[in-house]
Amino acid sequence: MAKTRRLDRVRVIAVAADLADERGLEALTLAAVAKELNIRIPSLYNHIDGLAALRREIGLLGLRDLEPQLARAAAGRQGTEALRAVAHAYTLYANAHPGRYLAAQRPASASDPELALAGAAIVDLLRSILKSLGLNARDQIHAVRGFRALIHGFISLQAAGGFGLPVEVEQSLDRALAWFFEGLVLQNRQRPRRNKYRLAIRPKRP
Amino acid sequence: MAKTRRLDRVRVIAVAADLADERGLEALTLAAVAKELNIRIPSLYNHIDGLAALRREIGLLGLRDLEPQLARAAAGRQGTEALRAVAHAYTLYANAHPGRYLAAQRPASASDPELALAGAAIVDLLRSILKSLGLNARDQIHAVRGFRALIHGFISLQAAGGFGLPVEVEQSLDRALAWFFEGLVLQNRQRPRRNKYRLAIRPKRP
DNA sequence: GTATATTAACTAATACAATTAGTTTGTCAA
DNA sequence: TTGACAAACTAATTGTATTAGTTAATATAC
Repeated sequence: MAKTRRLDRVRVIAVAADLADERGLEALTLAAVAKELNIRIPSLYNHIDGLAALRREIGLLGLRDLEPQLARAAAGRQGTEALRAVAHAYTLYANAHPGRYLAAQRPASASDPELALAGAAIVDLLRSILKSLGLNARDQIHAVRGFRALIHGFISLQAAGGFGLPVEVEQSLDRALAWFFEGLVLQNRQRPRRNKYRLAIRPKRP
Repeated sequence: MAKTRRLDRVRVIAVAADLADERGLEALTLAAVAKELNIRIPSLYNHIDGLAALRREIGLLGLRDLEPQLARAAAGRQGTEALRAVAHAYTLYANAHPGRYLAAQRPASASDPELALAGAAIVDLLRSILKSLGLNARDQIHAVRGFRALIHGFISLQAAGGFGLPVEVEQSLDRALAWFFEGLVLQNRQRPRRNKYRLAIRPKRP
């Protein structure tokens, strides 16, 4: 049972991702992965390029897993209802796969086309929903960023134990999203396709 | 120049925090701190209880530094204007001290009164501002969470390089906050002190 | 002022993680 | 059948945190 070929790159990454989900991304070591696979540490280098690369792969896996789940949640819904369903799927995934999710949030080198592509797929999905709300291109980008930031912020602060008070976090996210959407559709109702609010700290025209 | 007393706990933490800001929290090692202080690694243990404790101290320092800066930004302003100023101070701090800020977001053991207290000071500040908007206690909590999540989400996604498109991130945050506030004040104008929207994925009364 | 206790540095040693180099052994295809 | 390749291995190196035990300088007590 020594030198037979038992592994491939995909399986190594999958096992590592599961470990990251179970024990935390920080606790992910090559030693743990090797032990789980019943091989010696250096053998891992036949499949992956070290620990840093492995973490990147886990993050990439996370992004690629997440997108279709969001798309499925949005299917058959429109506007803010679709966005709420997407938000729900988003937090569901982050709670089910904390290691993969955290790995997906790591600083990526600017020139990483695979990661960029996987991220863009999610952004495109959100933009297409927001377009149906009647937002112009620039506002779509602003809104996508705000939406992602809100969800990610909740997940991140929750993971950090930042919510001490005994009020349901999931409920708070729903309320916050509701307020955000309210502002979105209100502005658009008043002045479609044109920005009314220019609330930069430093005003454009002083 | 051997055994004289040159250090204290505060200075060790401050130097470590500066290193974390400059080179990144991940790159913070006891070796780097010791080198910066011109001592050997084990000597650090006279002042701090290891690397994990040092990171916690840096986070605590971050929280304690942040609160007065937010308070100063809010001073003399009210309502959403105060919140916008606080948000600006928040991102300013996170950009100036990325290491301290990141350390402040680490999962804290549930029973860490110092960290809890430092965090509560910030939450209390935000709640007092939101109270002046006429929100009831429950909505204050929801709004504080949404506000923090939005800001932290932006900072976090920006640090992860998640905003690929060439549109100003600072501007996006301003717009997102504007929409969020719009929803906040709108709801309150319509039905002060009572919730109108109950947008949970699973409705309360089916 | 001297004796004592404490503080804060040190050296030495251990354990563990990641990585690289070089080797061996199955497996597949010509 | 045989030769190239893939994928495991052992061995060794480096860098990390941590603990134990030691020593010198400083502060404090008398």
